[in-house]
Formats: sequence, structure tokens, C-alpha cells
Amino acid sequence: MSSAVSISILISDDHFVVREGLRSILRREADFTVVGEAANGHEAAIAHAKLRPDVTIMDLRMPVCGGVEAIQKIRAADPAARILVLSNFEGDEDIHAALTAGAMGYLLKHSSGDQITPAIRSLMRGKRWIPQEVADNLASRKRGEILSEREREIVRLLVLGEANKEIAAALGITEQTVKSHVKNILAKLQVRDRTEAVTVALRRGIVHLPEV
Amino acid sequence: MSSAVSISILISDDHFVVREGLRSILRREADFTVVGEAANGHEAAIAHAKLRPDVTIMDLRMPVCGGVEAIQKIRAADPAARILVLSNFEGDEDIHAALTAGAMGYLLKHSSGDQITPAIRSLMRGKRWIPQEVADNLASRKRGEILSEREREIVRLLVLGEANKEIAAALGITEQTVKSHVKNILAKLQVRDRTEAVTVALRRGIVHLPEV
DNA sequence: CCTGAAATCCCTCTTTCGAGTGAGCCTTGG
DNA sequence: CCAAGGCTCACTCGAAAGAGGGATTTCAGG
Repeated sequence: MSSAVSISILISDDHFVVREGLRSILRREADFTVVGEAANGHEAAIAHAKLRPDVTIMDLRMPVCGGVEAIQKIRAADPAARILVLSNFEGDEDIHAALTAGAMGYLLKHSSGDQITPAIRSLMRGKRWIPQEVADNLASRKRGEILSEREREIVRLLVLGEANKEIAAALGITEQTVKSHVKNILAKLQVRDRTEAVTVALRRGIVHLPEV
Repeated sequence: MSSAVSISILISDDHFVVREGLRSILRREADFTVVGEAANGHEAAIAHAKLRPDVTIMDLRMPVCGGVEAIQKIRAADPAARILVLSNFEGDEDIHAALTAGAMGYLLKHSSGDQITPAIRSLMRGKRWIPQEVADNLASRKRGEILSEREREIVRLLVLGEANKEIAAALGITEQTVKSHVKNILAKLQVRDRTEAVTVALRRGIVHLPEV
């Protein structure tokens, strides 16, 4: 089934246990070789430049430098890089960001283990690997409902519990303008108030909780 | 260093990759034997009753039945059960809940891999295993600032973006009462408004984001 | 028995939100 | 060129939210 050519793989995940698990799973395929590990996006970009693996398995949400940034860096240096995202998170924003950054595959961490190997082989054949579950999630992202950069900025401050007046001061705009943005955000996210907007934004991966 | 007696271990984590990683790590110790796996708290309780492992490695935040409930069930059936929590989350509420439920150890998932083995050995000697990082987090939890059951109930509804009036209707109490509770919650969490209360509650593990 | 914490309710007052409407400016793309 | 969308600001108005008081009941623990 597998070709005679060895497939070199770079693992990027901040959790030691997950890296071990991936090594263990990948070891079972005779033609797979884990050539390196990275614990954050920065390390991943450096490791990729040095090792030029056939496939990179990438977690999103890593300290120092997130997965999406890492994907962008890697693809900028090597547009042919094949990156398989392996994430806990199913927010459409995360998925969309990863795919537009150039990821070729997207797996959820709680997916059964026998999906990783076929996903890697799919990428090696130049084919994308997007599970139906993930595709559905992305499809539910209605076009035109994506927040603009400014709106995401506002949401980031909403998460911190800032009042409109404080947001206005922070951004150097008027409270009325903030109200406008908040109104548009509420409409786009289809929520009733700013509190719900925060939880929906968090669930969809539009913003993340600030690190402790 | 290790005793001649074999140590039986039950793994409970909803992520296949993590279970594989743990197996891989534990395999390195000659006297460790993984006797079972569980993918949620319910399975874990059943598996524990059947297998009676020396140590159970338990994730919090699992579908169907969370880790804390599983710990309670297991300890109820077997007060001598040794449970080592391995969690992503560092909210003081999660930690406190797990420890009061009867967990003997608490590891963060991004802890370096060489902590798991000594933690298990520590539990086998009847000693707790709480990393300084975790202990500090728990210590920062000021006494008297813990939310009451009713208040947590309110916070759960705050997360959903419910207005005070809606919360009142949902709980069968007056809006004034809800306001009182919210006021107390804001004071205890030391936040300015309900929106910030939500993010702080999420960060501290007082409540969790509803499943997608 | 008494204290304290929790939960319930009530009242007032000010600030903030959010809906509804309208409008000017700038950039991007067909 | 013109449309479209993003960002900006303004005004009104009713509904919430939150600060500040106080009050009652219940219940567990010292």
C-alpha cells in the first residue's frame, strides 16, 4: 500500500504527551520517519526551514507563536510545504484561518487515531484532508458574517470587560463609534448582548482567552 | 529504584493521541502496566470498578461525564483509589474541585514528560504530587472568594448572555435577587461588569463554555 | 444560644447599553 | 466611474445594568 519512499515528518505541539502519542502512532508506519519536534510556532518555522520535512503536523494554540502564524511563515519560505493541522478546537475561525494560511489538512484531536495516517498519505498525494465534521463547521460560517479587523479589535476588548467608553479611549475613537461597531458585531454574531458576543466569539475561535 | 511489584494503571482521556502518548511514556518503566483505557468519565468509573488499578490517570473535561464526577464515583466505590489528574486547564476551580473530590496528584498537560513517572511513584508511596505551579495557583484562590452554588448557577446563565430578567425567570426568583447575586459575584471575582465576570469565570474554571 | 453566611426580596439613583436612523469619508474592485 | 463595504460620528430613547442603601429567613457550626 505504502510507497517505498520514506516520508519525513515534523511534529509541532506544545504538549509533550501529544508529541509522544504522535511519535507512537507514526512509528507504526514503516515509511514514516519523525525527523523533528517543535514545542511552539517559532520553533516549528525554524525546524521546518532546516529539516524540510515532507509533512508537518501542527497544533494551533501554542505559546510564544501560534500555529497559524507558523503556517504563514513556513508557507512563505516554502510554498510547497504540506501542513496537517491537529487541533482541539473546532471554531470556524480557527479552521478558516489555518486553511487560508495554507494548511492542507485539518484533524480534530479527538478524532480516532486511524485518521492521522491516511491524512498524511492524502497530503503526500497532493490532496487535501478535511473531515466532513470540519467541513460542515466551516460551511456553517455564513459568508458576510465574518468580523472585520476593527470589529475583532473591539471584541478583544469586550472580552476584557471594557465598557464602550473605555474601548473608545483605548482605540482613540468616540463612544458612538464603538456603539456602532458593537451593534454590527451583535448582528453578525447573531447574539443579544455583548456578554453573549464574548462567549460566541470564544467558541468560534474569533478571539481567545488571554493567557493566565 | 522501582519496587519489584508491578503497578497497574488505568488511563482516562478523551483524546486518542494523548492515550497513546501516555502508553508510550509508561511503557518505559518496566514495572508499569497499563491495564485499561477510558474515553470519558463514565467509562473510567466502570473500568476502575472492574480493574481496580493501582493508579488512575484522569483528564478533566471529558464528554458525557467530566473527570471530577468520575473521581467522585471512583472514590465513593473505593476510598483508597489513587487518582492522578492530568489536565490542560489551570483554573483554580478545576484544581480545587479535583483535589477535594479525592485526586491525589495534579499534573498539567504541558508539563515536561519526566514528571509523570515520579508522580505515579509518589502516589504509590501514599504521597500527594502537586507541582509548585499548581499549588501557587490554588493558593491565589483567596478564601471567602469562592462562589456559592447559587452564584455559580447565575454565572452559568451569565455565560449564555442571559439578561437579569431572563435569569430570574429561569431560576424562579425575582430580578432584584438576581441583581443581588450578580453584585456579589462581581465583588468576589473582583471584576467591573458581567462580561468580565464571564471571562474570569471561564479562565478560573468556575464554569466552562457550553459544548458546540 | 448565638453568630455568620447564604439566599431571598425591596427601593432609589445614575450610568451604560443597545435599537433605530442618518450621514460623511476612504479604499477596493468590477 | 460607481458601487460596496469598512470606519467614522451624531442624536434620541427606552431598557438594562450596577452602586448604594436595608431587610428577612434559614441553616450549620461554634
